[in-house]
Amino acid sequence: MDKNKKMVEAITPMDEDFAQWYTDIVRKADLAAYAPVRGCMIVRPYGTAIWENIHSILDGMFKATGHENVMMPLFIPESLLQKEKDHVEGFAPEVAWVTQGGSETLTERLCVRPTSETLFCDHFSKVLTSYRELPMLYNQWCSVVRWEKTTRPFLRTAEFFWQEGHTIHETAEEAKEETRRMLEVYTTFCEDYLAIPVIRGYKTEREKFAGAEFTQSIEAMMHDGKALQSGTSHYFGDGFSRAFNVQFTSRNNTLEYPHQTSWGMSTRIIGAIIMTHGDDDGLVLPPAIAPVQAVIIPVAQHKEGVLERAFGLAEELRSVCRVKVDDSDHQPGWKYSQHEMRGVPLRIELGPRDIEKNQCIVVSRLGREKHIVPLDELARRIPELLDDFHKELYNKALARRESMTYVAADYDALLELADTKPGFIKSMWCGDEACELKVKEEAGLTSRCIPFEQEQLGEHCAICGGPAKCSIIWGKSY
RNA sequence: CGGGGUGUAGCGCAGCUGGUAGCGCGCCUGCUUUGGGAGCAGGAUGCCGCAGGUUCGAAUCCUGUCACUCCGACCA
Repeated sequence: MDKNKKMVEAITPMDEDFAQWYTDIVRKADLAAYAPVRGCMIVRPYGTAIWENIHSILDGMFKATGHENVMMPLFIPESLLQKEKDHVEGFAPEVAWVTQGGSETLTERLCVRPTSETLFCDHFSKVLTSYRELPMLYNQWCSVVRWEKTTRPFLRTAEFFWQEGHTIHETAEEAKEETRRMLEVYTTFCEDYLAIPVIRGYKTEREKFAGAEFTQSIEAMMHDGKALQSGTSHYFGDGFSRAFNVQFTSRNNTLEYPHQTSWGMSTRIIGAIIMTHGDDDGLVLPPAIAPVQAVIIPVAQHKEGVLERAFGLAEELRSVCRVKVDDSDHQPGWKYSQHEMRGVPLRIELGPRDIEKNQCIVVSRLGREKHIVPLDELARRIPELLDDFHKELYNKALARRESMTYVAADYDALLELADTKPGFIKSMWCGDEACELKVKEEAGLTSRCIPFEQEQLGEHCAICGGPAKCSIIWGKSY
């Protein structure tokens, strides 16, 4: 914009190179740094503060739905991992192994958990005896390791942080309800806290979790039209229970296998926040998880009384928002840019002229217009402004998703859209995996989900022309 | 795992027809500044990704290796 901006390295514009734009933000907003270990990331204080907010909101929602936190070990003995066939096959290619302890070679190698189903099952088999103990509703916050070949901060790393919920239930019905309940928790979290609209649905057989009977997911659309699976909830039936011999005595005094679920959301969601709300000036954070919701920028802070008034104001606002005074030794303009880069929703400018008039200037990260607000109204206005901010973010993201979602009536249309329009493509589908594979190979798209909210888009499968079974959403994914 | 690109100061880069390292920003000190990325003066910072080789001498040439990155295949 102005010539001074050239003097500082700018963020690569989104339209020019989306991947570069993304990594620029991760680095320039101080979210993460590269670790000395291949594919691993260091989550820096600002990124960690965002994750802590996510953690605390989600954890509250889990507890409100009756779940308890536990802490399982980092290692899984190979024999335990082997017990469920589909599960091993799904994860074997990307597990890290420990073969040595101290100077001694282990008699059985240990896998660094890629997910903890097997550990939970083994534990359930030891503690479960009666239907009276059901359901067991557990969750853990931890990191897991998947030896990925290519990685990107937050989106895909060899080690990532997440929560994994694992529950067992007396009946299949109850377990299925739990699967759906937790998907709803994720949906509420994404939409009401992160301002990210999501589509709920079932994964196809091809795309479901290794070992699951079915997988439900929420899918969000990023700025570039690609999909990001933002949370998953799996129903296992009694497959794992049988493999791990988890049993309980039922109401009828018979020995039964419980029905099981698992569900997870990871630090990848931070990538979703960046790619859903960010712009060419940097990060834009939804207020609910922003470490700083309003930053006070003192103007002419060297002058008598300015800083004192700024800190006093921060104290007054502490009960209505997360607020911080930036009294660093920079000029105001530098601070404006800096906090825009870091996605702080509201900026409050306070200078000698404002103090004289008992007012301040409030600027939103979204609009940038300067609004004069009397100081005694500020505590009332800020929650309203943050609320509006959230709504505006959500509406923008939803409008973008809708404008980038297309319907393909037949295969030619699907190929044409896949080739020319980034985004989601809706079509009818016969349910045959052959058609799904064909779309993948020829159009370069994978099925994102079979949405819960089914649409009647025609009578025939858009790929083979056979009788349609359901509507499905195709797209490129992260 | 295939195809491309890049590793030189905290960041972005130059130097690569071999002679022992430079620029901009940032950082430190001082003064002046402060309502959209301040100015002047002074200062610090490098195993030139790593390991071999060629050479009197390697950031530069050769070989290998590691990491990062982009595009595909796989996954949260």
